Amino acid sequence: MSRPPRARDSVLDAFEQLLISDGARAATMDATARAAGVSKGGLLYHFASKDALAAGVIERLSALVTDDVDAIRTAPEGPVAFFLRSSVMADDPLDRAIIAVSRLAQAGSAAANAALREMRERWEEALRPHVRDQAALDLVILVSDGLYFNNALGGDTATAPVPEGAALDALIALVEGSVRS
Amino acid sequence: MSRPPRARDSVLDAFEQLLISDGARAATMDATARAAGVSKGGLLYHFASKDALAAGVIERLSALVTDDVDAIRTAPEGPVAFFLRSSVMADDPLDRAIIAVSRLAQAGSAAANAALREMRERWEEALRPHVRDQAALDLVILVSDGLYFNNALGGDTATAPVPEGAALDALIALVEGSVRS
DNA sequence: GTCTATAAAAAGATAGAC
DNA sequence: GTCTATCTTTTTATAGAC
Repeated sequence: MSRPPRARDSVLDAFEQLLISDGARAATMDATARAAGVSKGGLLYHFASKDALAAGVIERLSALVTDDVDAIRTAPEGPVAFFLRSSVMADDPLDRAIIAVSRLAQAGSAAANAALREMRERWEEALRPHVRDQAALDLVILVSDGLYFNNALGGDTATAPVPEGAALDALIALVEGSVRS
Repeated sequence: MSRPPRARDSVLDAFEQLLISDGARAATMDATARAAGVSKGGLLYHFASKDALAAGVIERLSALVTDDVDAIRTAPEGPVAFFLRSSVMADDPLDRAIIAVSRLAQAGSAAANAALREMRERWEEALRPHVRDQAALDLVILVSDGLYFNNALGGDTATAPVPEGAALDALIALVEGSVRS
């Protein structure tokens, strides 16, 4: 809990980056060690197995979700607008963690799957007081999921099909008009 | 083009099923051959490499999307309602193909990624005449993506976070009220 | 068209030196 | 705390019999 070594964090960063840009298949322990600038043995000192490496990014996600839920509850522009806007990849630590853990989940990790479900539940709790009914809550969460989904695919491909700028503002206004309690 | 051998199709079915239920990591050529009830050599006669196997499911997806777009355009309940309703996994061939190709995309396949983007574009073309504006189109597509995303995760996990039955009807009504042109 | 046998590479993991 | 060397298992792919 105290102060994780610098090398440990850089290994975790490298693993996360590989998951994001090349997928779970390419995020091998060998590739992670190379990307982090350590040897395989050095990596294995910090993370004794591939599961431990996955647990590392999942744990990091959990902590970031805690901060995010606080930010949602106290957002000046309102929880719904803030939530949707922050669902568009800003390349911040939370977005990166979500996409990385999504890759693990789709590669078959039960722990990653559970973490994503828990994140979803915590979002629902934070948003529920601010929407009209369950259908409105479903709508907001599904639009957010859609935004993440499209960011999670793509990787580094050319045209991003996700609305940005004025288009995103229009989408948020449309959703807010439909869900406000 | 004429009449693909029966064994070829059963190999493709097995590969798709493995992708859906266990992820790209588990969908090895060995496991696929076993699940299809053929030997590794038998599989390799039909699909000379793992890329060829992936190309097979991608090609099948393309054909199914063509049918789906026709169904969307001519749906009696209206294109938007039909589109959203069919976004909830019904375990039909199209849903299965989408989820399988999504797994490949998230595992790093560029071809799978391109196929999903093309599918999206064809959906947008079919829906655009039936919604108010671009924000409305974005909303419909993102809700659909959200529904697929949640089905694509999960696999066989306990609680499905996707609205069903009356909750789905309420969601569709809410979206239709917001997007109708 | 389908099989067995096997090669070649890559992955996860261990042991022990420094 | 980090390295090199090595082992085991898994995965992809080839060769050739039937």
